[in-house]
Amino acid sequence: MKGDAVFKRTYNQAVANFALMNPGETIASENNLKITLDASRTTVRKVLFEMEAKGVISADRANRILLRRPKQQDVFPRSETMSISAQVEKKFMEWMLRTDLQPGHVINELELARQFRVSTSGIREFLNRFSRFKLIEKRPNSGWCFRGFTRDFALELFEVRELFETRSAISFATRPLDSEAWTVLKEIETEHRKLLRNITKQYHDFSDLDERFHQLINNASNNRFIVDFYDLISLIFHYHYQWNKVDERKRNQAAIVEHLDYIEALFSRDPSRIELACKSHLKSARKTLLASIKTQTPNAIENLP
Amino acid sequence: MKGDAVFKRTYNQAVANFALMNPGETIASENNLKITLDASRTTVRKVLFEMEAKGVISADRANRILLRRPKQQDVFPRSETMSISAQVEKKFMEWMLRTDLQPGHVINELELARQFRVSTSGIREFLNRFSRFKLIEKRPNSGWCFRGFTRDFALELFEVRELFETRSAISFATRPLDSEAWTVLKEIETEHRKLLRNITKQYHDFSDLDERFHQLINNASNNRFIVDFYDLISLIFHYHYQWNKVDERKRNQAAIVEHLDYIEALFSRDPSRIELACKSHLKSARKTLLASIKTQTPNAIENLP
DNA sequence: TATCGGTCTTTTATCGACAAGAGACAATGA
DNA sequence: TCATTGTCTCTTGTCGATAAAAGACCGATA
Repeated sequence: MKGDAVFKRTYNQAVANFALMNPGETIASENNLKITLDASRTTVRKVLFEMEAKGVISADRANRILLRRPKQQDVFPRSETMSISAQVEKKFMEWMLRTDLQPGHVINELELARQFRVSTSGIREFLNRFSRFKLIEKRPNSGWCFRGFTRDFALELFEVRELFETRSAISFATRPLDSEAWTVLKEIETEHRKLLRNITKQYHDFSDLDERFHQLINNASNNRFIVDFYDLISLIFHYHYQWNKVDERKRNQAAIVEHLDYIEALFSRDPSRIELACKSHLKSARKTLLASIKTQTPNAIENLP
Repeated sequence: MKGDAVFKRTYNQAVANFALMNPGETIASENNLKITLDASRTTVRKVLFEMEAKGVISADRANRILLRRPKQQDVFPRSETMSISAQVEKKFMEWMLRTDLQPGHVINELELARQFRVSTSGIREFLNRFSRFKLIEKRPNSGWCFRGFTRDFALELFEVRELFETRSAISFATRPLDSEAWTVLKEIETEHRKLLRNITKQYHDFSDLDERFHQLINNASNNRFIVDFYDLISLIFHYHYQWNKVDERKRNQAAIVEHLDYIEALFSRDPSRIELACKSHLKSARKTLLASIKTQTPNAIENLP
């Protein structure tokens, strides 16, 4: 009744690792595998027993040997390596976008549970966790209400984002010159330049780079609330980029140029210049996001029973 | 298996309402009671049937009449009117303070469930919700880790608080002069002056007033993230005030004086003056909070396995 | 025709069960 | 003595069941 996603994930990882070894080589000890596979020894053993049964490794447990390279084909499918809660998260986000959920929509736990083929508890737990993003709201003893990815939401999000990121960016610049962060920033700058050169072909790669760049800056705040807030931004952008592909190349190109200016400002370590670059970039990011939000009936929530 | 806290709470409310009526008076219709008692009709009916059985109201349902005033003694005890999740919240907070939980402590769901006499699901759900305050952290497939109410926590909390509240305060001042907020602020100012005159006796009442004042300001931001963050501050102060009573009178008196200055600044509608008053008050609030945090081993969390 | 109470269906809150997984301790061997 | 595997216990993740609560529908009636 618990799901064996951990086992399957670990098994797949072990297959990948053993596939790089040669038959005859000795397998690392359980305690060492525990570290490389990042699981408990209980799980590691389960994996090893399974491999033993399949004749991949020898049965002499005191001195395990790789008998043959495991076949890549008998790994578990990716979907089975996700815990139920991770699956629910994925399914919910997809469902939300696919059904184009309107603000005010009441979310029914039971219905979702049936649709996603999980128990209601799984849904409840997810919704509880998800509510921290303020996109849904609980009505006690009744269901959850979708507040909507509205214009207001985007504005409130960016208001906080701007407050947090200007603060983080300025604090980034106060780091000692030998801090590792500067090296990482330099790397990110290089990647930006490279991407800009190949923009016509690789513009899809930007969203990943974008996230790494902003996360680097926000982490500089050393503030758990600021860092945590970036989770929400990541989420929004992740799914937003999936559903709005209009002008993507152009938008990304413009953003890269802004980032380069922003990075230069950071290297200058001049607070007022940093603030300027940061604000100007966020302003245009906000504009982009707002443009992609459909016009929705205002106050949809207030009109509900 | 659901607990009947809603019924009991509604019943108590009905008893309180009926106690103000005279025998012979007509009882409002179910649909009207539903509104005054703030529950579903199903629950209202259950309450009415119970009252009917106890002979408090007549059995003629088409035209219910109060037969006698319900006795105040047979209401349900307060504890039974709390939902399980509310009980867990209360018990958890008390437990946390009572046991003086150290940073790095691993929280065991099962143990808490046994201690609080609820199922593990109840605990899980609470911890999940509570984790938004960043005082606990989940280790997947293992327990929860208490991060501790440390000096760092307080500093990070106040960093965000200051960002948010200065923003809110300045936006408060831009409200139109006929906005209701100004009236409420005036009332709060009056209460401050009153409290200051009776400070020796009523200094306990400050924490309530404090919360209302800051909440008023934060609500002016019209930003769900900012408003939401104040929940955390309320929580911290609520429990902090319960455990640190040293110099309470003196601290509160000083805070009132600062508040009055802050309020005056708001009425002046001068942004720079507001910012100054706000920052200066928050600075001393932070100082107070920090002073009350015991010196704890730094980086206690990092030292864990 | 709008409101009332009666009845029935659907949904939520909470529990207990149990397999998977984590971790502690014991036994063994180099 | 230390690391290794074997064994056992305790905890977590997930499910399904069930009572309480919400709410829809209906006929009556004023």
